[in-house]
Amino acid sequence: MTFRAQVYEITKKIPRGKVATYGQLAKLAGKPKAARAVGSLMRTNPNAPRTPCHRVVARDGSLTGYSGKGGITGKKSMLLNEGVLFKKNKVNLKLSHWLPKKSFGI
DNA sequence: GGCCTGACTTTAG
DNA sequence: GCTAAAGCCAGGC
Repeated sequence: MTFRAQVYEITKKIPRGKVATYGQLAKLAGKPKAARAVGSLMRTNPNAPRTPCHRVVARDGSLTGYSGKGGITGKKSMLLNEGVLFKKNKVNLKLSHWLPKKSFGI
């Protein structure tokens, strides 16, 4: 299992109405400091429809990137549609932050 | 295999 | 609260 596959698998496990951070995914994938790489993987994700990359936000809840349709705006709209709460222009992590399982069978 | 880039994160000013 | 700089990692050329 490559780091990339790990990130995609974990991202697909993010429940509807919740969000995770790049650093969080990196940590779960085994590379606590690979948040930047995670962002790159999302940007070049070969399986966009299968990977809910719109549920991945920055550490403070800011919506960054998103190469999909609608850009940041579309990303925000999808999150709102899934029940993710927002605080101004950022995600309310206090209420919508995903609490991951202990292990993914790595 | 080496260099450049970037959807990150943290610390300092 | 905002801007700048440094550290880290994988992908693409």
